[in-house]
Amino acid sequence: MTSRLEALCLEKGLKMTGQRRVIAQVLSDADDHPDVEEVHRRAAQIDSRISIATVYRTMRLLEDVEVIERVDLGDGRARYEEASADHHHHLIDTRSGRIIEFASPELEAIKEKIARDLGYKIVGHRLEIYGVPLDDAGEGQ
Amino acid sequence: MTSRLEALCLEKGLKMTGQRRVIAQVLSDADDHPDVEEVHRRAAQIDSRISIATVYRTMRLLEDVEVIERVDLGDGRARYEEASADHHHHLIDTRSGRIIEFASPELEAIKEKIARDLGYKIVGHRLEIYGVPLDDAGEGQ
DNA sequence: TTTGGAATTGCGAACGGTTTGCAGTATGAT
DNA sequence: ATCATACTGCAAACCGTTCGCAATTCCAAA
Ligand SMILES: [Mn+2]
Ligand SMILES: [Mn+2]
Ligand SMILES: [Zn+2]
Ligand SMILES: [Zn+2]
Repeated sequence: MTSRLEALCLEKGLKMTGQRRVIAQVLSDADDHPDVEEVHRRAAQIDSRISIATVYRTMRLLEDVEVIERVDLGDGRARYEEASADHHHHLIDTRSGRIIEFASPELEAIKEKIARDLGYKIVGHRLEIYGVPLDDAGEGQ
Repeated sequence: MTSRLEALCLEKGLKMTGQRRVIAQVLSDADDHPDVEEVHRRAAQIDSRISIATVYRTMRLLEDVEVIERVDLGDGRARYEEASADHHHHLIDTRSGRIIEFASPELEAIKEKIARDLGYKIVGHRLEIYGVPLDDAGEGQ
């Protein structure tokens, strides 16, 4: 069975190797934002002969052809998610590490207006919110 | 003459050494967003006996006591600016590298609402816009 | 099918920004 | 002035990521 991402890779004309198939599989199955080491860990469970260097190279390749997107969540490493049609941002729960996705047309509109007013055309942007649950916001330290 | 930042450091009760005084001077004079190496370069012009390790340590210290703020502009290194009363974000001109500061109460309000609706209290956030000048947005490649 | 050349892989070494252990030095409270 | 403590410079270690190289794999053409 060829995974969703493997199909995408074929469309893009990428040479499909065993390790790329495994990585495509892992990324198709993921519903979170794994870093390279986590992708490698999951890939190694399917085929242990896969090296971290290949994962690094493949992630970069997939990013270049826009099959996946790099996400910077502020910890030192690069995280990834499947490139999706729906643009969104992330709220990071600093207590639990949970990542909540959100989209906001109003926010995007304001961002556009800010750039336009400054005489700029947007070519990219980044936004993350870090927060703690309202419920236990007063508790602990 | 004790620099603005040196005074702040004294208020915070920091032990003031020669190298800290120089770094405080450099940061007081800066009106941009220098990285550690740039701070070191400027500091070395005042006193060449200052080591990069000390600059790293001092930047971290000043950040901890909230005399300066770390800015992540997407290039690999940490950049810094004086901690100021007025919160703002950055628009990075990807053609020239120029950094334009802006603030937007509307944007902050929307951000607050998003977090609240998700059941979160904001403890931090990050936003940068990358853009190119409208004028020459169509030119070149 | 077999083949051949180009692309990909695994390994380990190198990278760039940052931190750290240590022995020596400076600071500022007494 | 003294002295404990905090700070410094240096070099080595760190961490995520990239890269050079020789060996392997892919796949298009024969
Ligand atoms: Mn996401
Ligand atoms: Mn700024
Ligand atoms: Zn957006
Ligand atoms: Zn803000």
